[in-house]
Amino acid sequence: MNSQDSMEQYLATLNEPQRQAVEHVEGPLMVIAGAGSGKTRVLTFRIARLMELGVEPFQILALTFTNKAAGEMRERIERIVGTEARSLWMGTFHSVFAKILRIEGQRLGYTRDFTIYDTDDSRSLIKSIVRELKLDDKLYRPAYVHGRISLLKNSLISYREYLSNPIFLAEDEAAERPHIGTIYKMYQERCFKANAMDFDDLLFNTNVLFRDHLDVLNKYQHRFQFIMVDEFQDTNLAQYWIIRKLANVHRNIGVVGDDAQSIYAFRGADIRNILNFQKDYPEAVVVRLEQNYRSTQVIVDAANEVIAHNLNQLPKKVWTSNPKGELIKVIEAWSDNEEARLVVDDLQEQKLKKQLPNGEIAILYRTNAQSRAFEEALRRAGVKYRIIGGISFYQRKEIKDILAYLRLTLNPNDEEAFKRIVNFPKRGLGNVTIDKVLVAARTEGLGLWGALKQANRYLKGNTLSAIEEFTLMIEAFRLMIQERDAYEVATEVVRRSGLLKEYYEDKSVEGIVRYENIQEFLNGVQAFVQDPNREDKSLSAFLQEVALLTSVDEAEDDEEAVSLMTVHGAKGLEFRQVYVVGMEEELFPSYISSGTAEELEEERRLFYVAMTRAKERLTLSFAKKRYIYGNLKDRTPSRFLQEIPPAYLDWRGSMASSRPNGDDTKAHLASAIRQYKQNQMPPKATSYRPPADFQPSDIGLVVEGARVEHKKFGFGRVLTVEGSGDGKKATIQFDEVGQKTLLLKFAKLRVHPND
DNA sequence: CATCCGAAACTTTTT
DNA sequence: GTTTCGGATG
Repeated sequence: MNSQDSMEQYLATLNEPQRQAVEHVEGPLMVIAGAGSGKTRVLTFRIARLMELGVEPFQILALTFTNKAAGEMRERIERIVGTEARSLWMGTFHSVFAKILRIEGQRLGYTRDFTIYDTDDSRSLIKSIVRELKLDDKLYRPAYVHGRISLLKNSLISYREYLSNPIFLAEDEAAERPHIGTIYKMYQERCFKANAMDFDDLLFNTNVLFRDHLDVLNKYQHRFQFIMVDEFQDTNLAQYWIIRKLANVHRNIGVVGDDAQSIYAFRGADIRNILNFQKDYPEAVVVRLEQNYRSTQVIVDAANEVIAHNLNQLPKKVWTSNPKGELIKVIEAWSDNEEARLVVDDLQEQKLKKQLPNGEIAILYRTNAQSRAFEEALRRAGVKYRIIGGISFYQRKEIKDILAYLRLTLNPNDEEAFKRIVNFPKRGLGNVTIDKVLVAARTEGLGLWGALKQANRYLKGNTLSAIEEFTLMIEAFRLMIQERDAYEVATEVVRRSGLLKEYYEDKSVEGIVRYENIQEFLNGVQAFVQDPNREDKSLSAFLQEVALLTSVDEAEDDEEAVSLMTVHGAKGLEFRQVYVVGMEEELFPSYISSGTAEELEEERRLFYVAMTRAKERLTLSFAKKRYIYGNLKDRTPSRFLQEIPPAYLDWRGSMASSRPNGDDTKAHLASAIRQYKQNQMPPKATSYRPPADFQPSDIGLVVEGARVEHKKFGFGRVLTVEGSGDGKKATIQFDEVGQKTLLLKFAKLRVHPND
């Protein structure tokens, strides 16, 4: 069977509008694709078909929402057209344009090895700037300031434009935060000096690159004959401008999106891009995919009813010819913990009844913080689960430490990486020294690396030698990156930096987990290096990939595990059974987003996305009481529940509500528990009282095995003594307060030589 | 210079 | 309930 045949066969499986979209070749195309209408198939087949028509894979650019989605699409295309598909330009906006900036960034003054700052790096930098400017850190909270700067960049407003625009300045003045512009400017300058871009810079700088370097723009305009954008409703201005510029020569731009599923306005996504598209490309062919192949009739109809409450939307009628299916079950729980238990009960019942694999079940929530109760309930029930999003592997402290070493090795001007690791493991370099280095880097125009190499100009004594030793170590690492691959470098860095030792020696549960995580990290690097499909095995390539992983990318496929994630994380996924939990006012819709009509509509679209993830069975749950910041609060069911006609719901009065005087029982229980805990509390002070004539003995007398008396901790026995001079310390097992390690320089100990 | 501890603040959603 | 921050203490 040749591929022509198979293409014909594939086309035969499509409905009319799908086929129209797939067969569209030249000119702009917009596909409005309702939930579950097979848009991924359309994208896949269209790309495959273009390749069969003779378009070279490297002339096709496809932008997806996650790298995983890109990978899966690539595989599917490969199955149709063969290994050629590997040369397609596919990935998220951020990863594709980071790749281009690596190649072309010199034009903007960055080196090939620029660092990508993550959110933590950005916030930490903003925090330093706010502190340096001596501004109120309550008013200029890093998260807030970063959010502002991020939105500005995604709207393509530079700090220069910002500072020269009286409207912005007046706005800040009114908000009593007149220094946003100054911070923005300093932030940008500091990132640049550190040879670093944040997530938003990847888009912003691509725009600058294409605006100021027409030869570069020209090169890519001609290279990309066909451009496709998935999840178009969630693109922001910076992203739209990039593709619009790139498409300007061939005008073969195809976008696929659904205004009803736009859920990223908070990070600058703008539904108006859909409207602008029709203005910018009046000749665009518009195709509507309205038949839903994913969900039962009940689910499709109920979701339609909900989304109909939004005034602001494009006309569209999603329908399905699937069977009616089960009603949407509503679980009403007494408390957040009971909610988790009832959901897990239902889940197990269904699993049994339908022989469902765990992988076909998802629990979706509005905020990551809600996952805890469900994790616990699942663990207790012995159901395997996986969490997508939340604190990712690469955000763990120990992993960020290694990454910081690797980042600094590659880019020795990376200030945030430097701050993180210069004194970890401990090298006797405190904030005072670090500030001296950073000030030298800035005021003397040396840059961070220059300041480190000339530390003798402003440091002396122990601190100087510690910094010199550190600098030498980084230099040694730098020598390795030329010829060794990422795995070899990483192994060496972990060993020689002292990180491995640090965690190896930590025998606490946490320390052991961290040690294992480091091993797992190294395994990950090895897998990266050994991947036969990967050409670039350098440290640089590895760090870039890690920096731009999405939360979905990270999750391992596991058919055996129930998936837990936020509704945002579930975008684009589907499951046979879906539980949407926490259906309460102030939670879903979020209290932060119920202020304006626009925000509320976005929450509703979010709920629409959640509902339409389900293929066969949808369950909604809420709790009547929930712990908020540690105290129990009354909850009201979400207004969204009322927006579903009762005919679609299986909402029986719950057992919980008929429980008599539940309030009181609970309150009594809580107070009983409090009482119990108080009684369990060990007495804070020891029974030991120091004698009036307490006189500390000479340090030299403190030796292993000695019996000692401490002014506060009482009597104890010395287990070990280590270090010398001021750093001499002893580990002592005290009779009453347990084991402690004390610096002898400070600890006042009386030694009892006779005991 | 580092560690420990209590108080305060805090949470949408993500590349 | 959890994380972050600052101050006291060795």
